[in-house]
Amino acid sequence: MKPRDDKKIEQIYEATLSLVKANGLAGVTMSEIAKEAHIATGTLYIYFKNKSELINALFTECRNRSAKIYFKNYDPSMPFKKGLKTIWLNLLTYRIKKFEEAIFVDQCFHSPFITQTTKELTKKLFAPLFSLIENGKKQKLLKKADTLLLLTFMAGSINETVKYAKYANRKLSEDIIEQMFSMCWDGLKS
Amino acid sequence: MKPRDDKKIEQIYEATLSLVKANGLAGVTMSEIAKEAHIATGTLYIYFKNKSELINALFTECRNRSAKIYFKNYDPSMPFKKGLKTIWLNLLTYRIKKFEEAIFVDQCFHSPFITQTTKELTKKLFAPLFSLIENGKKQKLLKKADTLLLLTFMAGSINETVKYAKYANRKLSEDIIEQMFSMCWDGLKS
DNA sequence: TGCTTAAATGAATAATTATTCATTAATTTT
DNA sequence: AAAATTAATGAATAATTATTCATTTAAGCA
Repeated sequence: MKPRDDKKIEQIYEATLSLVKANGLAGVTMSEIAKEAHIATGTLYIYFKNKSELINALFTECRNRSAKIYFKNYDPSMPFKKGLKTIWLNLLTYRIKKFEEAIFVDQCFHSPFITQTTKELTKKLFAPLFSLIENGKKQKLLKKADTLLLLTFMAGSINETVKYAKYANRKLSEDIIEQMFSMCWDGLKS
Repeated sequence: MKPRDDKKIEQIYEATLSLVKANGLAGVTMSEIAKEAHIATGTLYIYFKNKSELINALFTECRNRSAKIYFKNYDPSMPFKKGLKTIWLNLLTYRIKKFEEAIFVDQCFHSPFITQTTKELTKKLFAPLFSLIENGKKQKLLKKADTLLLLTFMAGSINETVKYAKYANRKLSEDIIEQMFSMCWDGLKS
């Protein structure tokens, strides 16, 4: 028997991300995905039962990938601020390097494709971020605000800044990244 | 002759916003919009040439509405921090009260419907925000960073926080709003 | 009141897009 | 090397959705 080409799924994912970035989830069709991935339309249906499953699978994949990256180089024994900066940088780097993934995930949250279960399942992945913030509060280094409020403050400024940089086609230099972290830290610290 | 019912356009807009919030731009159809607006499908085409024009018109309308709101109660002679807070509050209030509009506009930026011209045109509306920030920098009250960087920092944290509040179905109390502004101000100030 | 004009309707049609399936190609197994 | 099995193809079909249009309805005007 003929084995499946294990590069195909990745090709399909790449193609979908690229098309969603260009035209949005609203504009993406199965035949376009196939063409972009250099495979036949029918082949898509060997790997995914239908469009909805393809989108859900890619969504889950993106969430898993990002969660993995967020804690790279992080060691809980680090001094708190250094740890926070490590993770903050990981968040930023992810949004820059995997911009297409980030856009795709954002769009999925308001789409008819992603099921509630898929959303719930991927939420858990980000639990370690909570502990980090809780920890900072315990050490009285962060403001005494709701953890999710502190987290969204941090994530929001990163996300929006990366979007701006991408749309305006500007590179975020070392300098700018330092300024961004200062703003974030000054905002969070007690 | 029979005159146009001038409530219809607003009905169509409302219906579209509501459906986009529920299913995303990817999931919205002309017949659904018509049904939600309590009119016949054909009637949509009396008011808008086609789907793309409807989406573009609503996008422009949303952008205009939001720009108008941002400077409510603002007077350039106010002390800087008070002026900033006024506008900051307006931004926040808009995102909360007109959440559907905000989501719609976000989705439009990655959709095949909105033309580049439409995007460019609506950009100008936000020029007054720039002057505000520039002003703060001149008075040495804000960090010496790029104006757009300061702006996206401010907008990003607002946007993400409102999204979180909406999804988690939480109300943003006076207290929390104060905390949010503190975070923003501490992040921006020199 | 009847005539004129344009709005409103929604079923019919056109266009687009998802999905299937008969066929071919590529492996593995015997 | 032939048989068996599954991947891959892409044209054909099914399903969905945008758009049109013949008809009806409602308002203004003579």
